[in-house]
Amino acid sequence: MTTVDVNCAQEILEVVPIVMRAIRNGMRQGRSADLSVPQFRALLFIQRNSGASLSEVADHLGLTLPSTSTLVDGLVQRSLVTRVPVEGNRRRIRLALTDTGRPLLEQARQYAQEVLAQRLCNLTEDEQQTIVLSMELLHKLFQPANGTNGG
Amino acid sequence: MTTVDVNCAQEILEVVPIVMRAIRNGMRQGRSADLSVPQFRALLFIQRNSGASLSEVADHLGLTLPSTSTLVDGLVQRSLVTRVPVEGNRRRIRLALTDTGRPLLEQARQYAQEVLAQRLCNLTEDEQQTIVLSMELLHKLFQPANGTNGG
DNA sequence: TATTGTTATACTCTATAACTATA
DNA sequence: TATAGTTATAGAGTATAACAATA
Repeated sequence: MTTVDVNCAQEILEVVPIVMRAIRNGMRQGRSADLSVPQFRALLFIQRNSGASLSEVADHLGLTLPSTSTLVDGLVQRSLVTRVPVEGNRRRIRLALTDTGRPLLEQARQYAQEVLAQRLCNLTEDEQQTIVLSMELLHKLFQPANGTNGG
Repeated sequence: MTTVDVNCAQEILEVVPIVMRAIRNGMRQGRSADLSVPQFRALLFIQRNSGASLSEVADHLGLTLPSTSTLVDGLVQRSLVTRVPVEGNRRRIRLALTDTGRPLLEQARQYAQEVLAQRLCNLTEDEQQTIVLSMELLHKLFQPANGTNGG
């Protein structure tokens, strides 16, 4: 653990919450979509992994099963997601986006991207590349099921 | 708004919540300190700006006044912060860390930094420098009172 | 009246513990 | 008994609306 680590850690601790808040605020104001960040991430995962189980979603989000169950329940009640038991193994469920959920997610994602891109366009391409590279590094380091994570 | 912006925005949208969760989990397990991220950030701001008003804290956190009031109230009840009306302008309050709050904050910060640094030590110095630079860029772009923020 | 802060209310996030149902 | 998921309960985060107090 060098002084570089510590400096880098300090920066992350300072900046990541600020960016996170901007994302959250943008998402809440995403006209008509109005998703929380965990809801958004859950929908995104279900879109990419149609038929996913609750446990898989929980793993991806880094949340406990009960938390995820409640979260998904909200999405089901808003008719954005279907939750059906698997034939042959009725303990498992299969999650999928509805025809309401799909376009709503797409809209939320576009809006969130715009909000971020509006800030990012003040940077040069090189600077943006630096950020992209950083995000890739951080992704590898922090993605769930990579190191200590499961609550 | 170029394709670079959008790509960069996508990366941020994907990765920042993951890093945020790692920070949150680390902080919750920060033995004895047990602070939420907003609590931590509030304490940090009050430490650096002793005597700050509630509005100043709210601005810094990017929260509404009621949210901040509730947040600070929790810190006061835990005896981490003092909240005294200003002589001569009794609408304003002055916030400061207590002798309990100061060391607790220091401990929480050290712990959080260690948790992050443990991951970061898997990177080269160059990679860490890339992250530091990115964080500085993002800080400028997203810090409150810099663009659309006030919830 | 405008400003600073608090209280009331309501929802989401998130956890642990206890439970149900299925394998 | 072990596994997948739900329900019960609880505290924090957060907002808007309504309020209180002071300038």
